[in-house]
Amino acid sequence: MTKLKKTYTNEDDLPVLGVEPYIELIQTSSSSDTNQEDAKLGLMLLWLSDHVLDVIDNELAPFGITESKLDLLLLLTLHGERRATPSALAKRLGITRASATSMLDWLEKRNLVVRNHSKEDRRKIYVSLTDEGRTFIAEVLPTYWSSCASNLIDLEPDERKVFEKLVSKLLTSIQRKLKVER
Amino acid sequence: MTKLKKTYTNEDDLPVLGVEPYIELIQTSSSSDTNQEDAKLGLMLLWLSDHVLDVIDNELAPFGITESKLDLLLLLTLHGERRATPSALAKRLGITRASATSMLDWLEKRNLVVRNHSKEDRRKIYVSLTDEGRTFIAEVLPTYWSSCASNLIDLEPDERKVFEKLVSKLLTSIQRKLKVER
DNA sequence: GTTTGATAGTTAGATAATCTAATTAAAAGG
DNA sequence: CCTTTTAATTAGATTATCTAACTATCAAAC
Repeated sequence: MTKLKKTYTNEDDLPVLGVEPYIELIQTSSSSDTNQEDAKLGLMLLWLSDHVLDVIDNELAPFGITESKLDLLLLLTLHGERRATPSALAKRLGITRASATSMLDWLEKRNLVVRNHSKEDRRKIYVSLTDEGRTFIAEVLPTYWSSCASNLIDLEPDERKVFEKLVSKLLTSIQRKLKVER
Repeated sequence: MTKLKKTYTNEDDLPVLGVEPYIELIQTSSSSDTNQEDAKLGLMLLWLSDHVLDVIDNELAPFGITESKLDLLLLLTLHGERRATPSALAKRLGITRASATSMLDWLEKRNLVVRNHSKEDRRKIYVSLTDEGRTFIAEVLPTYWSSCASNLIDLEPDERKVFEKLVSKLLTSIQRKLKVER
């Protein structure tokens, strides 16, 4: 009797649950000083956040670069004139200097950036984009921006306006909490 | 003359730029069929998403578990009765079976889950939570929910209402795009 | 009933992004 | 000069992924 079903669905598959069972779980397992509505909304925001990063990852993959490395390249682009040291980049990216070193190794191996010793202070290194790096960024950015924009296509004009206000507010408050700045 | 300054700020530090220079960059580097307002909003959403995941990571760290492993445990919790195979878990989590194997190895080593061979089909394995696993989840969840909720504390009641509608809409559309379900 | 193909799980081996702790070199400050 | 601090790197680890290959089992076809 279950044979027909088997052609459509794998009986071992876990069914899609949606958000409802999570709401029930919140009711039984959240602390009394947690607002349950907020927990639910926060969970949905967490899911959305996961997906937003997945979308970017997927779209950048064909270029052979990841979001974190592109972030570093963007930082160098925007600070054009100013000379950037690995330490300063690490600080601004919120990672350790050791992590910055390995990202820079990767980027330098592909000729996207170069390291130059400072002449005033020989402990320091200044990182800059190569012409190849600039060309690469110019190739990637249109996809990057369209990928960012693509997540919002279903919103109506007035919804976008409201959403921007809310995202901006949340961004400020979460950055304050995490003590990071962009 | 620059000595005083040095005690306050490191002259090598890259200044905080905020969103403005990114907007200028969008203007010069986005494709003509990209809505520039959307690109900007999408970028802010990307930043917010990064931070949302950081907040959760930070709060889960003291428990020695990561969000992806907790996701797996939550799936087992919510599907309580139903027997979950590694394949089914992998499919629902959007990872490969190989990745599921290593997560399960980790969880089993810490006695949070057990693997049992199916008797009907000896290729299959059923994964279930141990009592220890259930206890662990009960300990983690209050923090997990409060951490989710904490991202929204600065919103006003009416803002939350609007935000929920928007997040829900975006979640639906991004899940359709990524062909994932929760 | 034996072969052949699909399925379930694992293993092997790789990459990426991160960390901490130790190391090296140089500068700065007494 | 000696000591401390700073900058960058290295060494070594963990986590989360992946693909490809392998093993065992089941199922279906002939």
